[in-house]
Amino acid sequence: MTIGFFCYKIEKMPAYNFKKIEGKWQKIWAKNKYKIWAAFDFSNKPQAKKLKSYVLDMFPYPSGEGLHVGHVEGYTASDITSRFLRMNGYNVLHPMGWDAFGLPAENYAIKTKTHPSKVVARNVKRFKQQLKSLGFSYDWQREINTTDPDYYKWTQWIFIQLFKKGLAYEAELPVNWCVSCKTVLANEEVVDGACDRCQSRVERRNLKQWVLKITAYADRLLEDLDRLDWPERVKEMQRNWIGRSEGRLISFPVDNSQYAIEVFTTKPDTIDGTTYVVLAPEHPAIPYLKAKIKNWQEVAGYIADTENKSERDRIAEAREKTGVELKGVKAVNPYNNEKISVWISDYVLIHYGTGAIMAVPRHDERDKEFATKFNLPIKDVPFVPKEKWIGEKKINYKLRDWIFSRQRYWGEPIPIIKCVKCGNIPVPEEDLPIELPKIKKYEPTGKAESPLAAIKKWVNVKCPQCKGPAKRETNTMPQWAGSNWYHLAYLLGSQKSKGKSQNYWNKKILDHWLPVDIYVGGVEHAVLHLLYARFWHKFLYDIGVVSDKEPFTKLVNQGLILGPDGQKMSKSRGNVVNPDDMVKSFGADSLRLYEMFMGPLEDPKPWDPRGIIGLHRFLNKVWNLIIDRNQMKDSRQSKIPLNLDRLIHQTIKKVTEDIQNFRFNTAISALMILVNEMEKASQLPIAKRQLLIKLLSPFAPHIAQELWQKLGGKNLLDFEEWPKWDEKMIQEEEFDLIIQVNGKFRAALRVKKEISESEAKKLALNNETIKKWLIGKEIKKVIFVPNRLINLIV
RNA sequence: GCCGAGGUGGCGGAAUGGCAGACGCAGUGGACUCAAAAUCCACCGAUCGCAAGGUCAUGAGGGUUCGACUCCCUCCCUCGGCACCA
Repeated sequence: MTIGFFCYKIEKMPAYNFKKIEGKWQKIWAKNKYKIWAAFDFSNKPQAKKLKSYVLDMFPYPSGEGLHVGHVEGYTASDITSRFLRMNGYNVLHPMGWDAFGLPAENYAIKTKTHPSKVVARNVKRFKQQLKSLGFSYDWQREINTTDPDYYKWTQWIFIQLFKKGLAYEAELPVNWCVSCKTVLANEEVVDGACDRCQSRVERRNLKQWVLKITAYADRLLEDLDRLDWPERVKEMQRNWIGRSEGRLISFPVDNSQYAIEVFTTKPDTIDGTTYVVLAPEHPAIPYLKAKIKNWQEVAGYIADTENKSERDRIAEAREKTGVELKGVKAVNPYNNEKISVWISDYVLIHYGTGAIMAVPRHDERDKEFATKFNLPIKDVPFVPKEKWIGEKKINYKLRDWIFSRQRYWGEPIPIIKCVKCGNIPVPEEDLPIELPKIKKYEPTGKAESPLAAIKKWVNVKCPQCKGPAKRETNTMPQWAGSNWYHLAYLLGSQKSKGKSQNYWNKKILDHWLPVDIYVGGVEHAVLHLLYARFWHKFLYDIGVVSDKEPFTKLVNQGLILGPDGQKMSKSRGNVVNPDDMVKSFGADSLRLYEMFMGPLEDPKPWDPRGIIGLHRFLNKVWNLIIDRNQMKDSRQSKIPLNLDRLIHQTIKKVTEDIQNFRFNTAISALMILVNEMEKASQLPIAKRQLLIKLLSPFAPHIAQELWQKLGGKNLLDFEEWPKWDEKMIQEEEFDLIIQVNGKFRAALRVKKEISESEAKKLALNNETIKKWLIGKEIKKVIFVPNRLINLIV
């Protein structure tokens, strides 16, 4: 019974078959390895001589969960931009790849006893299929994968250059150790004293580590932020993270001793108010002064307590000040020769400044708190004038060097050979890449080495220098290593990456494409990836690989898509929206359109389960409007459409400018208005239908392409020209003159443009509504804004 | 505490000195249908009024202006970041 019924339904109002259409065009686009979206490198082909635009997405970590609606948001925005630029005659580079080293794949491998490379391959396949199902116009010929030995060969090569310049060094340091991941973490990976990835406890351990000297670039990383077209909050986060402050180093001699305690202060003018000195418990002066300290037991106890506290514990204890006086030790204030007491306290941090402070309770809240608790003097003395300031000028940074070793399996091996005689020797370039050996046990050892240490055959090598017995470094690089330079890899990947570096780093190609013109991604990378990548890029600039000081000219952050409950999407909350389900129910075009229509791109916004229906309806409307006008007319004849030609030109302008400014929500709304007006028109010439299709095509490429073909279009829309508007056509001959009395809207009149003040006034005074408002009143003043309003003040 | 972004209908949001609420969702009434779905038409901030129309309304209070969601000051709240950084 239902079948015949169903057929009738279809015949009467054919809904557009998105499943069939999307599959059809995805197949056509895939021809010749997605040749239609290939970017042209430097060549004699005319395509390569066009203006270039490098539109980059933050490449995904191919997790087991598959693509998230948040990915779809950013990737749709960059896809619209890329398609728009192609239609505007640009040679567009829009690539995609996989950031595939790291813990999730390894943890999964441990659990299921599958090699991480297999897990990665499977996830990549799924991600790729999902991205293709959304119609993103990537240049798939340039696909990269950070776990590919041909790729990480060059990650290792860059590390060796850093080592050769003294910017990669080994040091024993107190480091953040995640007890669950069993590895060292970078400072940037520790959030609120816990592991950013697994929220487990982070301990402090002293371990020998590879460290990258990012601090050598602190000033340049800070200064060059000013030239970037990035969201202000991201720049501000980087500025805070770098944390530059100018001050002075001042020495406080220890009374009756050769030793002096050096402090860093940003307020040298307060030195006269210094009433005591505080050292961090880890300060190197303490063992040196041990003989003088009368209460050593107490001091040693406090130091031990501090050592046992994790970062999180120290934060959890809030600001309750603790500390111990070093009895028997006095420091001399070099400004006024006063003898003052010396304390240790964990409110002074060993890794900032000199690990010691001059305490000025009169001008510093923390010092005041401490002084109040321990009954120390709070002197009230005048500021020292600038000409009397003492100490050496010094600039300090919060930024610390980047701890670069991880004690885990699934990462790039650090290409260093440790020789007892020669020390750390870099692997010779011709031996790169140092491939990760396949092993059976990936479990972290819990020690300062990775599981690779157990593979004797791999570890034991000859020293490249003295040919004596030596061992490989067994630590691997952190997740961020591969993503530090992937924006270059897309340019070079088509070159054969085997072979010598001078053949790989093709300057002509790098110079042609760099810098990245538009970079789209989440704000969560503000101080991790985006800082690290800038650091490496600047280093590559210094050694002559690239010609630009900054990698990413413009950065756009897409806002977080929240669950329908307004909360962050998470499996445990059960509020996750799966893009695959949306594609299945409404099609890729509807999903793309909805995510762009939800609100401003950069804003966080909740998912409305009904919202996507509206956009699906809109596409159906477009379909029916263009395919079959006759079925749409009848009941609407009475409506008088606006001047369609004018609206078309206005819409071209609006959509063009909105795409350029990443305001996709209002662009789509303008398209809806146009479609609503076109529906009212009694006829719609092919040319106008084609124009609508073109404007829609970057947003909803599948339906646009199908309709284009149905109207006889032979080309792919990618090779069509973006419509231009005519400024003259936009101008209206008439406008609504607003008539106000005392600044309040009272009436509006349709009048000719360029109407004069006196004419306008006459019209206003003759208006019946206005007359009522003027009864018994005298006009004191008239304000006339040409082509807009007239305001009568009574 | 400091820094940044915000606060507009039932909801997402538009408007950046000139008719507040575009566009969409939800809702109400109607057409079509045996019926439902789909589609189409009309309405859709609050309030007074039979109506014409009026009044109020963009977190709160003040100010500038002929005119303020928009600019300035004070305060409140929300979100994000940083946080014992000397």
